[in-house]
Amino acid sequence: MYGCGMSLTHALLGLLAVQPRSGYELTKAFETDLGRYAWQAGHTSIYPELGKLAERGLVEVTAEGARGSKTYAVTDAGRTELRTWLMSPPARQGKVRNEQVLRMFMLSALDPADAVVVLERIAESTAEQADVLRAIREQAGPVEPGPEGFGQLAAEYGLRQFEAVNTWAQWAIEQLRAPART
Amino acid sequence: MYGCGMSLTHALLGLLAVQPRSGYELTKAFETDLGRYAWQAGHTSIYPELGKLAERGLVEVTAEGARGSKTYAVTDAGRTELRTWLMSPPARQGKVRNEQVLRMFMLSALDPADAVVVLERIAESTAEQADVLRAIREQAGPVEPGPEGFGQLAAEYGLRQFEAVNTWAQWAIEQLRAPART
DNA sequence: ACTGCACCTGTCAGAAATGACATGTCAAGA
DNA sequence: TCTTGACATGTCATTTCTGACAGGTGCAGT
Repeated sequence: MYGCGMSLTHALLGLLAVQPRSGYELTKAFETDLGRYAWQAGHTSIYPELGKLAERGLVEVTAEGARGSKTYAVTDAGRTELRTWLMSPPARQGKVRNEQVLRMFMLSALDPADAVVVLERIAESTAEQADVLRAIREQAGPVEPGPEGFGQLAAEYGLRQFEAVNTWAQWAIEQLRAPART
Repeated sequence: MYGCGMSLTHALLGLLAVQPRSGYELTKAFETDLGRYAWQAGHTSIYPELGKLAERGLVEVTAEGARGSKTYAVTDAGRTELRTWLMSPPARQGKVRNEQVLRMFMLSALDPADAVVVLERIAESTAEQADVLRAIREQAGPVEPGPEGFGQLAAEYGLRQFEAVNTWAQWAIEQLRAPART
């Protein structure tokens, strides 16, 4: 029986399903949007996992390039496994771990004045990050079919996320500043 | 030198700062909102961590109740540590791991028809969850000062999160259904 | 009296993740 | 030529997390 921490497995399968890549390129992918919003992993997890995936026949090395690089591609079995995972019932709640969100939940341990300071910082930071994503969206234009279009879906997801947190933080600041009830 | 996985430490400190609790009650807290959106942990992590926290003098046992239960409270040192963490610079990006979001990012590995099915399921599920939180908000009334008010902040955060994902999913479905460009 | 169940605390082996370390290549610029 | 730095892959010890196991308590219903 295989372990249950299947998420890295499927993240790798998903990235390779879009396009064959080397371990190094996969590592880079985890350092951008994917690692930022969805799932983080370092090369020390990725290389061994690629090995296991290859053993299980879910991926294979399709090319060996310069500097010892190996390009992996997903096999039919891998594609099936990935589709099964994605299409399968929402199941029990997935694993969630987000330090930023944890900080927001822990705000209740501060007195309101301190909490407002933290919320202001959150509002400022999310506004900036939303601006960055909006700029990217303008450059990219309308959503295209194909892999790039899907990348835009993820970017839009991030943007809406930042906007939501931003307006929430502003709302929360107002609540904390409101005079106590009569 | 202490380890670096300090998030559970601070989650515990934060919960105890609001109100002294037993390990069992802390475990329950991780099974609701906190564990759902911010940080999950089981009792097998919590009990040993409470022991370490007590050793470091950040929490202490203030009462022992029925059935061997021990009520922990945060000490002054613990409160200082928590405040330092919350007020400290955003630092490098925190740890992020969210299986649901990973699924959304991996949508690009499906063909558009399958992706739409998954997105529809996401839209439906987030709409339901948002409804639940909206109902809770109606019952609770306006935000009160004090710990309960902070709980409402967290609930509002969850609600806005679900709403954002819901509208994003609907938008994404439209994008995928739109006829290819001329 | 008994039975079930929520309450309450823990340990431990195995799996997974992290950080430090180790190694080597290729290209561009000084 | 030499040096810097991105490219590229890997190991390993330590730490952390999870799931399975384990044991005891108080109460309510039958």
